Amino acid sequence: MQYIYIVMGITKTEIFSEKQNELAITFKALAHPARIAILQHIIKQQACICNDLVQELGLAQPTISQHLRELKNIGIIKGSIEGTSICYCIDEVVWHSVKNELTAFFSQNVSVEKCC
Amino acid sequence: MQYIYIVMGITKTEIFSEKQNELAITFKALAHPARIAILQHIIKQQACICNDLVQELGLAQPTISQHLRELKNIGIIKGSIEGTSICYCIDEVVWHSVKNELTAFFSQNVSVEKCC
DNA sequence: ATTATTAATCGTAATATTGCAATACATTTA
DNA sequence: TAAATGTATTGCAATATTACGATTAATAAT
Repeated sequence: MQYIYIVMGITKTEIFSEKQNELAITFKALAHPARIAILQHIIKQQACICNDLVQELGLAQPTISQHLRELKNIGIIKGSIEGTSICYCIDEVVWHSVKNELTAFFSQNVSVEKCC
Repeated sequence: MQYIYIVMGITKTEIFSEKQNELAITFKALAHPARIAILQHIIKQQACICNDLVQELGLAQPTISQHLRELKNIGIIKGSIEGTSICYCIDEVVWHSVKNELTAFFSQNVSVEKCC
């Protein structure tokens, strides 16, 4: 006998495909203006450290650190120790694979003949 | 004199640009596997009604309805009354503008020379 | 008019996310 | 070794999100 517990507030990932969950996780990592701003700043400067972002964005250091962690989790940025600070930059390989993933999703033909 | 209240748990949208907030909102609307699945099903069938999705995805009707509302909020789907049911389909114009928005973001040059 | 069908809304429970102060940790410099 | 610098972690407060049962609303069929 199998029990299925429904816990409110938590996404039912088990009913979706691997691909669907993966796409959603990618979108979620990008679904905050601070993380968009962080990526844009890293791209503009080619690289930056946490404190740069604290100055630039005006969020507290722990908040920036937390957003950096979420971007690191999907691998789109990587950090390397540089003295006392950590140099963050874009992981080009992951960046392009994310780009391809999203491009593939939006390349689906959505022509509407049946309705609307 | 200006008071700035920091309310925990709420995104500080005012410190980011219009564009950054807009992008984040778009990503957020797509940041759930159910909403990915809904879009894919609508695309595959060209159109569908809420109950189709309830059957297909195995989520409760109010849950599907809630996800449909979030997709409607960014305009990527639209619904038209069809008897007792509502026929949902992709809004091609919005779909392509979202596609272009995301493509533009990922078309930034991310070459890394300085670091990592 | 009553019943059936379909979807939206309301209310609620539980987890997730966002943000920051305080603290801990790790490396460099004096 | 001690102080300085920069970042991560912990803990907590508050809002946001996810999910569903119950109800409401709106149209179609009897």
